[in-house]
Amino acid sequence: MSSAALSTQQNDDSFADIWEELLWRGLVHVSTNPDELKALLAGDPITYYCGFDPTAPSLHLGNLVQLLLMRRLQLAGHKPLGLVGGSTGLVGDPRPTAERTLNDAAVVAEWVGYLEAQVSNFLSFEGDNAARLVNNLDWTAPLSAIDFLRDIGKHFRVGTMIKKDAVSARLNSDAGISYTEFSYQVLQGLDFLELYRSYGCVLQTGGSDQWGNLTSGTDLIHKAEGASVHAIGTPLITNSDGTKFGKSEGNAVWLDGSMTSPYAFYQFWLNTDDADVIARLKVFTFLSRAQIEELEAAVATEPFRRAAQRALAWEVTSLVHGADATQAAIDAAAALFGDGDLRALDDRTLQSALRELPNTTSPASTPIAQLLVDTGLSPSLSAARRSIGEGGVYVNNERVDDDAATLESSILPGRMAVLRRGKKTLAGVFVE
RNA sequence: GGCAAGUUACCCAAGCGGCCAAAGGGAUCUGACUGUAAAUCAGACGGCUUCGCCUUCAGAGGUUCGAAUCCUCUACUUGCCA
Repeated sequence: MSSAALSTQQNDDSFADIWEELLWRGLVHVSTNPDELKALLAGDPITYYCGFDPTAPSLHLGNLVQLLLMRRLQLAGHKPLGLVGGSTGLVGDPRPTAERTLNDAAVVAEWVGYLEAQVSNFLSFEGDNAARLVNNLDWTAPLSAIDFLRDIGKHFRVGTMIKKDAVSARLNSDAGISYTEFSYQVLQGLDFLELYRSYGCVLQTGGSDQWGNLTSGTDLIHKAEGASVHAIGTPLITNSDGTKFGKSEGNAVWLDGSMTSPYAFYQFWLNTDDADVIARLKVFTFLSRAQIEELEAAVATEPFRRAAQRALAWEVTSLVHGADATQAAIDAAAALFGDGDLRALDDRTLQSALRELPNTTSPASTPIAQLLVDTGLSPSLSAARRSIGEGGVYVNNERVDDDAATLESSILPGRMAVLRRGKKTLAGVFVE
């Protein structure tokens, strides 16, 4: 995201205060005392933090919710601390189903760097309430096991620890839980304490699934410092049809453009359900209440125009990838989803459209089934043949009915071809 | 440390010597219908040089003409007892 984008963002001043806006956007699922929080956020600037664990080389859409919440709080005048979990990432927070596989320390360290860069993109590092990045490895690495157990561990009651949802879910499952993951909440609690001491940090935000870890910190600070600090848990974003939000073709939607292309990212948002699109606009964009209500009316009266989906896709994609990349993704889709005659497109338009898609360069004699695999449209040759058999594969908008077919007869001018599986999964082939 | 139960494909879960690439459900994918939506209906859903062949049922050995199914050991999980 460009700094130009940062400078145009603002909270909606039609709300009495930031707390009211957060409630309207549906960003508060649980929190410590709401009245106190409302007053705190309406008062003098406070310092708050949110942590991101390096469990992958990139953040994903779930993290984006947190990043935007951080940004909204910053726009309200408060000071953000973006924490990347160099140490917590080495331990892994307990997932409800099963134990995590530990990642190599060197890999985690590398991911820390990537995540720091991403977090930086969404916060302003200028002005009175400039953001700051911190890494919990800085204070946990020097800590000895004995000091940890004596100074920190003594504040934690095992009875409380095993009641946390994340832990009890695991204890009640047949997967059990290792001491490593069981300890995670202590580490996260320690982070909050450390940031409270170093920066006067009095608020932590995070997903509601992290609630146990958030309160671990507020409790620890209460015991160790006698101070009352706060936490906000955002709701888990769910799709109205019950499927998991944030998955495209079964894969996570990443913020890193090399892992999820801007084109795919835009398409993900464009395909949002009518039933979900308004809620997404509230959470993922800086559009005002008035603008969103207008789009809500448009969904009700002329849903086929998908004005809300287009606005959503534009806003979020340009937020993450910038306006130029977003426009390129839109142009590509316009060319490829257009009324059909790809031959009517000029070479340059088609070529730049294909570059937005997963693509490959192959000889004209390559079987189409193989091209489906090469472009990632199908996971295996068997699956590719199956798709062809199901009548779900098209080359240049014409259905392929022979699973041994090659491109030979259907190459577009400019030595290109558009490969499609199903209604909207596209890839490009450059013929060598 | 002892005893017991368990480890099946993306997830849950059947199977108890051949008819098992392995029931059923969910997720997913494709087609029809649409608005690149939802719902609904139909089909698919280990891999491949696809009327057949190959590799799977925690891992390694073994018994057998033949094993996901029986035996031994290992690892991991859960429960009970110490």
